[in-house]
This record gives sequence, C-alpha cells and structure tokens, in this order.
Amino acid sequence: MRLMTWNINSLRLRLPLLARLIEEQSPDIICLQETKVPDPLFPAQALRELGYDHQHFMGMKGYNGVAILSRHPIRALDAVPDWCGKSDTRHIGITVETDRGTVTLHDFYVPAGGDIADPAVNDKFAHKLAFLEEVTSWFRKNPPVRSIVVGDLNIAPLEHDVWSHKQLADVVSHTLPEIERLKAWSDTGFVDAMRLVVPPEQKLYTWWSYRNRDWKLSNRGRRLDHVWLTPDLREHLQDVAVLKDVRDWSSPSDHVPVIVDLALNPA
DNA sequence: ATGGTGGCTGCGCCA
Repeated sequence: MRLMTWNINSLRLRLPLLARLIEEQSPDIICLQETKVPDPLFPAQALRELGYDHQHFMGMKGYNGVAILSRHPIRALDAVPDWCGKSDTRHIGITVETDRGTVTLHDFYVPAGGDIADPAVNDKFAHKLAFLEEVTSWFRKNPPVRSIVVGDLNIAPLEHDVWSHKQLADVVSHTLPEIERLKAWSDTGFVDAMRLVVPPEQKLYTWWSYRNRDWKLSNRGRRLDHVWLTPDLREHLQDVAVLKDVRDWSSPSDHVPVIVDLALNPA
C-alpha cells in the first residue's frame, strides 16, 4: 500500500501537478493539506476520473482544508474533535481495510503559528500550542493502534530537520515549546517513520520558502511534513521518499510530497 | 537587519 502526503497549497490551482504525481507515483491513498477549497466546490469528479472514487474532505473558503483520496473503500472517522472549537478544517481521519487488519489514518494540518514565538503577544502561536496540547490529550485518552499520522505538522523538531539549528532556534517551527509539544504528541504512541529511513544525522527537508531567489541554491529548508506510525505497523514499513524534484515543477507548492510504502495490501 | 514570494480575495490576510 502506497500513501502520499502533500501540502498542496490550493488543490484547484495544482490539480494538474497532482495528476502528474498520480501518473508517476500511483499512490493508493493521498492525504492533502491546505486544499483551500470549500466542500461544495471540491473537485470530486476530476479526482474520480483520476482513479480516486473514495474521498473524505473538509475545507473552507481561502484557508486550511484537508482531503483524503483513495482507490479503495475507506470509512470516515466521525468522532474526531473540533480542535480549539474553531471549525477550521485542519484534521480528518479514515480507516481502511487491509490484509493485515484495519488501519487508521489521520491527516493533519497544524496551525503555522505566525511570526513571533510568544503566546502572550501572538494569538496564532498560542493557538498552535493549544492545538498541540488538545491533540495530545485526545491521543492519550484514545491510545492509537495500527495508526498512521501524516501531514503538515508545521514543526521541524530535530537539529537536521532545518538548515541551521542555531539560526532557527527562535524561529516559529523550530522553537523549544513547539518541539516539546510535538514530542509529547508523538509519545502518545508513534514512531517517526521518516527518521527510521533517513538517519537523524542527515539533513532532510520537505519545505522550502517561496521567499528565496533560488530555493535549491540557498537550500534553506525545513522538515515540516511528517509520517508517524504506531509501533505495530513498523514491521510493515518498506520505504519513505521525499519527492524533492516536485519543488522545481512549474508553479509548485512550497511543500513537496512524501511517499510511504507499507507492506500491506488494501483488502 | 530586512525583505523576500505566493494564494486567496477583493487590497488585507495568511503562509
């Protein structure tokens, strides 16, 4: 079973890029973030024509929005909380049947958190921390089993998840309070699949800002997108690939897709 | 130290 997660930064604008990715990568299940499309305008038919008959999505006008597209039947999780009471379409989940049992898949778009890393003066940073705390309490109360978390978590936790650990120490996405909260969340029962495949000593990024003349030359990236597995799925992990080349496609997202291969067959 | 770009929407907001 091949999964792909991608912060697409506007699904409608980048539908042609998604079609090319599907052609080249053939994922069974696609998790998108920042779809930026309200549900009534979701391009469901175009995605069915690309082979994804099974869809679960939640979006809003202009901001946020998540979607899960599948070639195989899925069941939406309907008991997930409305984080911070904002109804801001940052999380959906599904289950899918495989030859090794039911697997649960969560698709998250964690708040970016604004520019100033101080919850007292920056409401967006306060929201980011509160979001992480709420999610963590929920997973503590609902311990994950045979589960996967993917998405844009908007935090680069490790030294080599950023281009400069020192220069980004006070930059939102790499500050201690965020990293501690991300760890508390993953400690509810997940392992970092990307770092099982790419050693932590090696630089690994999934996002390069638009605000660079030459993203590849300056290479000021961050690993903001993640794939977590519960340990009971670890033995099925075959590979993870960061599709860095996609950052060079025309009119790209600032995030690149991440592919996960699991030795599980959709039932 | 600053400002840099992109997507939405409708010229300011968010990333």
